[in-house]
Amino acid sequence: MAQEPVTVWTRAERGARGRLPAHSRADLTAVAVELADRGGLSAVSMRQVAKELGTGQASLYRYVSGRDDLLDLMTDAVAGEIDLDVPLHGDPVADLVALAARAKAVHLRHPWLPDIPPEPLRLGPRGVDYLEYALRAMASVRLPGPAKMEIVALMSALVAQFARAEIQGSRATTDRQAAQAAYLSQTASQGDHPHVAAAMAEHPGTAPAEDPQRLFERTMRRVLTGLVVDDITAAGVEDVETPAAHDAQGTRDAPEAHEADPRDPTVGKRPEQ
Amino acid sequence: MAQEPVTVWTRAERGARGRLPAHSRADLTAVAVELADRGGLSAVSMRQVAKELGTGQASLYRYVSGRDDLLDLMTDAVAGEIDLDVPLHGDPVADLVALAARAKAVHLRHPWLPDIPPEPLRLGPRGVDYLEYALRAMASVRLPGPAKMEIVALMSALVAQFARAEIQGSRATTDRQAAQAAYLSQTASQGDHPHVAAAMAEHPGTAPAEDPQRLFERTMRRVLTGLVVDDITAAGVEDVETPAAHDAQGTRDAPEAHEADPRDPTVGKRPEQ
DNA sequence: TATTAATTGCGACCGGTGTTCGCAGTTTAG
DNA sequence: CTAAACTGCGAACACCGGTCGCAATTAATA
Repeated sequence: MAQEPVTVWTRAERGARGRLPAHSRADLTAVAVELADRGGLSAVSMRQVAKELGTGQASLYRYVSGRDDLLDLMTDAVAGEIDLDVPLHGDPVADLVALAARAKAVHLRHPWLPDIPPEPLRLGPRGVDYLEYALRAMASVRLPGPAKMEIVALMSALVAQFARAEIQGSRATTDRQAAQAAYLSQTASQGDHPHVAAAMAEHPGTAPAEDPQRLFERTMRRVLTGLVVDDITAAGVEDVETPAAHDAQGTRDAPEAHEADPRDPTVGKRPEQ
Repeated sequence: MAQEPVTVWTRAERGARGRLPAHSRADLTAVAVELADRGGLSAVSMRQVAKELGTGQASLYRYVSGRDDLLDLMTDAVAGEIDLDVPLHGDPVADLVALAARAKAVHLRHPWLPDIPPEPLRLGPRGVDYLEYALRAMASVRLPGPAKMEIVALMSALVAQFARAEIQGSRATTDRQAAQAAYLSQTASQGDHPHVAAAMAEHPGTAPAEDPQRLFERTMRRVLTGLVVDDITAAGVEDVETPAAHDAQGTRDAPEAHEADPRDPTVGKRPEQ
């Protein structure tokens, strides 16, 4: 009995027979995003949305199969805020970094984004557009499709990570946060964790705080540069030997060789979240 | 008015006066982890834990200030499952990659880990041990402490990402998942997203599936190599091989400083064996 | 030893959540 | 004009996390 579609994206917004709806999915979405922006994701409850919309909560289920659908809609809506009309420069890394920067801006505007339960594959129309753009940026890269997908996923994960750090840095510290930090420093001062103690002591009182934007772009560029290089050209040798344990800086880049076996397992991506 | 500590870690497990407790935090934690392993994080409710423990749900609040505490305990317990007795090899990148691999194993064993609400700084005793180990691995790296912390955080994020992808690949696809994939392929076939279509078409039916472990380690090594190289040396000795299309412009900067964001290094378990 | 204070176990409850059901009212198709 | 399809929604269900107050128990104190 041809059960109806599972995702919002394939389910028709409304039937053609009955009385015309008083609202639309876009309305729900707008209200939900607004609520989330104001009071966090937990403020987005069916009752609240209904109240804000001036309707009964049961009515919402005429537009949406459940709260999950609402989250899908919200996610895709904010994904649509990323400007995809920026022309590509031609350098995959640079283009992706720029894209990531714009994505991060959206994260900063909607801090609840990382709080959305990480369903595998939450991809609406705008999300697909985003994915298309990212893949287009990598058009010149010689990598199997799934590998590119995975790069996009990793990129998104990093964007979320950076956004979180930035938000946390700007927002006032909560009690819990302070308590956690206190516990950490106390533990460090116990003597059993010299490296942690050193790393924390190294932090001068006032934070010189390099421009977050620069830091972000630099890190992003490095990571992406490491990922985007295709395997054929990056052929090298496995590192075998062991350098001295405390050489000045023991980090040498040892590009590892690996058969350029294309295709990889399933790709868990969630480009925009 | 000296209100009692905010985190579980500084709050005493029990008073010294009253009747002796029937259970312990370790009991709660074990039960909670078990429940989560079996039915996901949503299965960990106060009532369920209480029932599983054969006690009233209100009793739990004698051991724990709320559900958040329970999540803290679970996270740290699982972090304690990672083996930190593995001797360091001396090469920061290699050591971190190995650590990440062990962390990923724990993620695979406890798929609910990424579902835990991303509080800033969820770090218990075992988490601190983990952090210490990671910093020790980077002892020879000349980077400011906060930068190293950030590297650890990024590493954890990537581990989570990879673990998620791997889990999704192995686990049976849910209805929602299938529907999502169907929507994606349908959208791609519409013609408006040629790159998405190409990337998907490239994926042959049966997946040769490169060994996930190798893929993980390779990617991890690349990313970490890009991050761990300190700026001083990186300015002079650019990447030996920068083949693909991208200007290998050296990102040189002054010593950087930035607020740290050590996120949870949630990982690792080895119950038996 | 007797007293007192601290602590535990927990039934009952509160306000909140997502979701379902059934029905009255409305619109369109045939 | 009838009938089918659809919308709005009050009421209810089954959960959830968390609090309160009290009896029972234990340990420190006098």
